[in-house]
Amino acid sequence: MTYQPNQIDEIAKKIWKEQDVYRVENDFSKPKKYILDMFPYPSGAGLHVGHPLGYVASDIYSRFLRMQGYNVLHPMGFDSFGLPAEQYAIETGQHPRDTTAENIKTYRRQFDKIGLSYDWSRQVVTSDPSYYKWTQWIFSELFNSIYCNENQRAYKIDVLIKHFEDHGSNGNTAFTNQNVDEFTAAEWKLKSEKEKSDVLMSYRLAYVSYGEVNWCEALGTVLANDEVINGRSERGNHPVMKKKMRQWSLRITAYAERLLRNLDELQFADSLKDQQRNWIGKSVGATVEFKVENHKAESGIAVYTTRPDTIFGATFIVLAPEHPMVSELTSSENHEQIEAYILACKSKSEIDRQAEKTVSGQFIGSYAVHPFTKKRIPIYVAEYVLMGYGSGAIMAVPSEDERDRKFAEKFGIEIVEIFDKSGILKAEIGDKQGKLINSDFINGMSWDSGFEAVVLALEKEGQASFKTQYRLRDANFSRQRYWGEPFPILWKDDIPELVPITDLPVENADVSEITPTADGRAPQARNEAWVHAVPGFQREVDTMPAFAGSSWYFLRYMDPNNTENFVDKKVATYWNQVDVYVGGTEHAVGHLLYSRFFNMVLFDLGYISFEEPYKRLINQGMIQGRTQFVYRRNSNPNLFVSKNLIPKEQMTEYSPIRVDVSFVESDILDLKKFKAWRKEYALAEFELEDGKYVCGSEIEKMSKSKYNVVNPDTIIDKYGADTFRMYEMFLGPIEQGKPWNPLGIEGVSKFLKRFYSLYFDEAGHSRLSDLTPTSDELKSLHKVIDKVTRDMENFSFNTSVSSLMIALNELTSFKTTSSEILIPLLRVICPLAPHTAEAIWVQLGNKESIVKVKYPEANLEYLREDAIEYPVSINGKTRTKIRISADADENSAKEIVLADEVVLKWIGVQEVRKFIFVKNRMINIVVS
RNA sequence: GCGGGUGUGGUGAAAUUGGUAGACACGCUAGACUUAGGAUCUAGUGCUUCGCGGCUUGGGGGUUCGAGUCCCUCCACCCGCACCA
Repeated sequence: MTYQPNQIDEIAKKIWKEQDVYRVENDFSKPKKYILDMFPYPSGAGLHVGHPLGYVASDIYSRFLRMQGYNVLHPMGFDSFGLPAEQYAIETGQHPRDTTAENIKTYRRQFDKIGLSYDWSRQVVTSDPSYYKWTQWIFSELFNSIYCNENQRAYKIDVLIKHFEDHGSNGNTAFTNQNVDEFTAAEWKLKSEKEKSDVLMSYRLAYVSYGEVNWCEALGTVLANDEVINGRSERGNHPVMKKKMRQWSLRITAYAERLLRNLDELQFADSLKDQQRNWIGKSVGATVEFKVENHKAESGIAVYTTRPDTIFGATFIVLAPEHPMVSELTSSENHEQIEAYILACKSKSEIDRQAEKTVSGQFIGSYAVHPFTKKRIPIYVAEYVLMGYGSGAIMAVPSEDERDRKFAEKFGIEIVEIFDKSGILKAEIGDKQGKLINSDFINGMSWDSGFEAVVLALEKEGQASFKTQYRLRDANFSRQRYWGEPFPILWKDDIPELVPITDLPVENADVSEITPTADGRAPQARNEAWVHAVPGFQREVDTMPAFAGSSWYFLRYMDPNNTENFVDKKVATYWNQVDVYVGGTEHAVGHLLYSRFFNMVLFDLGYISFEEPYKRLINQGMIQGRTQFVYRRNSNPNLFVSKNLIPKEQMTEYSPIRVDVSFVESDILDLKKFKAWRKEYALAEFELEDGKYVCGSEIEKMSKSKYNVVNPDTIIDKYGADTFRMYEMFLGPIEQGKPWNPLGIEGVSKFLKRFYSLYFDEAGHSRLSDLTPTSDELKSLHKVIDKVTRDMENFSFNTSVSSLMIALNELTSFKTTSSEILIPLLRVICPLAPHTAEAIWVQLGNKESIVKVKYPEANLEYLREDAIEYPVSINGKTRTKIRISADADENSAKEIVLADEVVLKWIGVQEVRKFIFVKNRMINIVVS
């Protein structure tokens, strides 16, 4: 019997199902490993060959750990709330619940087909009420918590309320990024419910506010900062504008420092850590106050600067157009121009504003007073200063900041050089080099001493303070959508209250139509009965964003059926951190930051015992598609010309058209399939080269619309699951992106066939014998055990596949039949090719699945050589090889080598100046 | 502009971390078995030279007995961030 992939797959899958081999118990007595994949959004398109790259890798690793005796938690679920399901529902009239369920089925079938070893009894689905009950519960916890700056952790809000009752706002250490007026304990008691609610709202980790949000008209919703890319929506690429709305937000900024600091401990790729660092954007500087000339207000303009040392170069002040002091500082003569300028800024979309590269601004008509020189310096309004960062105002130093310089040049403002950069090679603007000049009492200082001296001097006057600033913003948590978690919030008199935990989950309202109401409220508002279900209250009609459910799902897998708690603390302590998390880099600043935040809050509140969710992260690269093109002649739309018949300069006379990759093999188009594809091509004519139509190609992202999607199902149907798995791994290092290339797959397929025939002859009889293995056979076996075992920790499965191929080549040439070699070999290949290993295992008469059989250990004794073939170099060039006993020392080796004929020939009359002997490696002779 | 990464045969890639560059595989060439080959097996395959040999890890320079690997410099490409004061 020869290797029949489909039969093999079937045999293996049957055993796994019968013996329920992938079920994992919370067995605290066993050492654990938690291997996690980023769960997918179950889209209607199903999986393409790019998706399983990471899944296969984590599966191999999980299987390996299982065979090493670990209790391995390796679960999978579905991130099933989200926009695409909703939009599809609107288009087709189906409920997203139904299409989602349908898609999940497809995914499950595809996962099983690949042979991924998930414990499906632990599946989580974020849109399932039994799951989102706990998402709502976590929201409630966030709502009921505050962050203490002093102790750097979250507390229940009761602590803060008690503090207000006893001391008022005096001595309050709770984090806020909003303005809260001071009050005494007595004043607190006199506050109305609404007033109290408003004060507390400034501290809650989940809070509601009226603020500018990223509004996407086309999607009809607000987006989080990481969902907006260059002023456009990540999903759908629609324009995004600023809009003032009532919004729920998460106060992730409270955790900025911890999110940043902990990165050092995590095993994430440097690039990914940098992306997070960049997103958090810590900068150390100072707030400096500039008094305004002839202005009645006591406080001046607060500016944020990271370079207080440059203050003597500050020759103007710039306010953001939205800055609250703009109108009061505008002189009556300038009123009109300023109004016009601000209006112009406002009417621009984010995209236009970012695209704008020319300097613009307006003089406001009043002056600030330099805190040291007391000179009057003009105040401007300009777009390049953003209200959302720092204080929305800057002191402009044209000599040390490029944007300030451009502005100064355009408006003819004085530029004062404040650094003596003579003698410094390649001195650049703002590079902190040189000694300070023209700077009064800090003259001669370096930038950092100047920094401190300036802030300390102004601090005494109450005009400056050190300030650390983060770029990270609070996360918008409201979506004016339907297909997301409803908020567990009831409104009464403009005060939000939590739905009691006993009433959770709040399930999605049934609505006649999944579109916003006529007055622009979210779809759930259509169901009046749902909104008013609790007498005297109105339900919040917005839903949570997709990242709500995905920010804590890794915890639910540990204890998926717990109805009392989101996860039992003991169970969570046992499974603990995810040992290895595998997924794409696209979640670098979204999911990975939010889930770290959720985990930290739950840790602070004592529900779990670890602060960071993921110990190690592996980012698999993206497999791209190879799009194929045909070339249609513009002057004759029925004529398609083979690629190489078109000279480059005539290419403009043709339109390249994407064709489905399934019509093309090795760039040759199947004309029949193409003609049958669409009516308009039925009568197509072709100009062929050598009787063939050659297509063009381009590497692009795999996507339905580009007709370059390769479905794993077709590969598996043809070659079997193990060929697919091993080929994905064999393609190259896991982190690296690469185009899908079907050509190499035959090599892996052949390998598995030959591997199988090591065990069975053509008639299907076992070849195994009880012969004593030779030392060569033992060396082959233990070499591959050693190599694969070492590769596992590095996720370097491409070289594991190679080493298995080498082992097979060697054992085939030895005509090995010894079961002492072949049985361990079967266990070595098992994680990579589980179906093949299982099927052979069963056919050899075993009853218990191979899945939990112990992984072999390499015995390095077998790898030891008696003699080493030393490469001998003369002046660094390898000239010959000489076999020398492995335990030979330098002197005995020297004797042998210098007597060698070839060596002598190369040395000739020259003198041996040096003899370098690296034991077990090589020999180099230096002559001259 | 800033940050991170990559660059090795016709192709995907290896290289024990400073020690025989190109393992393994695809492709290609030749041969065998076959009615046939897009099946299987065998041999060859970095470039160059008839050969001895010479050259070769994006370019240039350096350290070293020895560099794909370390240092300097330049180039190209990919990813992320971007008026963040």
